[in-house]
Amino acid sequence: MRDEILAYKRERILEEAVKLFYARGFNGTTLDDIAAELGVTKPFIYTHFRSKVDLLAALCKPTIEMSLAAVLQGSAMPGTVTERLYHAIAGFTKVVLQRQANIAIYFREEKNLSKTALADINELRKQFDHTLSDLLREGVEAKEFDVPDERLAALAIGGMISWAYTWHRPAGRLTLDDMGKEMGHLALRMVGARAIPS
Amino acid sequence: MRDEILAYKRERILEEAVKLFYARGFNGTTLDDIAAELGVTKPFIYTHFRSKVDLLAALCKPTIEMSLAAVLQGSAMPGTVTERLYHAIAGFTKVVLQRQANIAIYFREEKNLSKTALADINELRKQFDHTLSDLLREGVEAKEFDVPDERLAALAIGGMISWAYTWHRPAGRLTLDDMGKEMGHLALRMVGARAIPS
DNA sequence: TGGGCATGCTACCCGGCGGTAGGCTTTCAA
DNA sequence: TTGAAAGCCTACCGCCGGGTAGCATGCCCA
Repeated sequence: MRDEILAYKRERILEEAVKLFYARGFNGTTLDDIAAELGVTKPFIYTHFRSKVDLLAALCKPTIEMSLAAVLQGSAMPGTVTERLYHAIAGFTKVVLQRQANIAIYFREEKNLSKTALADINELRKQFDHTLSDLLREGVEAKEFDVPDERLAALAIGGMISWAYTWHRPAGRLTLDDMGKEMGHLALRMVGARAIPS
Repeated sequence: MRDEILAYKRERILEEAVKLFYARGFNGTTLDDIAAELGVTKPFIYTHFRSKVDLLAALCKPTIEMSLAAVLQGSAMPGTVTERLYHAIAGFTKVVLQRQANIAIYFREEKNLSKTALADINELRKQFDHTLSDLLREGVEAKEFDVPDERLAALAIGGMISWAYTWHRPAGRLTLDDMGKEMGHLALRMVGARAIPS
């Protein structure tokens, strides 16, 4: 009970911080701003986070973990490589769009992270890239894909999806699922795979 | 002569600012840092730029203009739509990689730009998106491309290229031209166009 | 009813940095 | 040789904002 309340308060701070960092930037947002939005005061935040930079890391890292988890889960599914790549991409797309603000903040404010937080996240990203590259290589070996350069293709696909944080509007015409499927199909085309019937 | 010297000094300031903003972030770099790197002092910078924010705009805007120019030039070339898209993408890719630091700074520090500078740049980006979308629509009408959703495909292609600022290493194995060609081919695949022999 | 602990607030500190005022040096024209 | 203007520097201001010390409030348990 005690712990749940604590965790809830922590979550509320994070929520509000995400909103403000997303709208005004990390350096354009003061801790007083966040506190005011929550109807509390600055020292309250310091009972949950050691510093402003700590707060930043706390809102970036889990999102990167979710991204990695999505592609890992997709790539570990049963089915052909084509199907697995499709699901990995669709899943990753959904994470990016669901956590659009967190993703945006991470990419914009990377330079403000502490050395250690940055190192942790870089490790996750490395695993992410390898998972994608490996999937592509596997597809090439299975003769399902046709790409001259797996590393480059993996980066291109990753970029195509990640970039969505810059233009996606939650109130847009497509649902999250639709977006995931569309991106999945575009990715399959890029690697020269046969289309999956949707 | 007078003007050339003035322009040269301005360029030097911009160069150094790009280097430092890229490495440490806009807010992580002080004007004293830039001045020190140039072997001058802070007031010197103020004889060439009205403010730190002004400096930021001066190093972002021309790069966005170059990006737009590249796709406009490609799309206005003689040849089939497929060829024109290919050249537009290759050209854009080369701009992104050549001006990697400026592109990175722009995307990261957008929130620090003045309202007016931001409005100017947004106008350029709108033109950019339209140019790409129009090219895709034209290709569909000419039966050279096969995409269900031109807007989405344009955003996906734009993202795939733009994203390169996050991973490109100038000392990497591929030259600028190679990268442009690779990206051009990937883009053609995404829109279902017949490959261009390289 | 009262003691003590948890919780969050008031009030403050202080360092960093964008921006500026005014002076010194160098250059060039007459 | 001198006047003056251009160019750059020294020295400073003032605010903003991250972070903290110590107090008030209220709740729980005896």
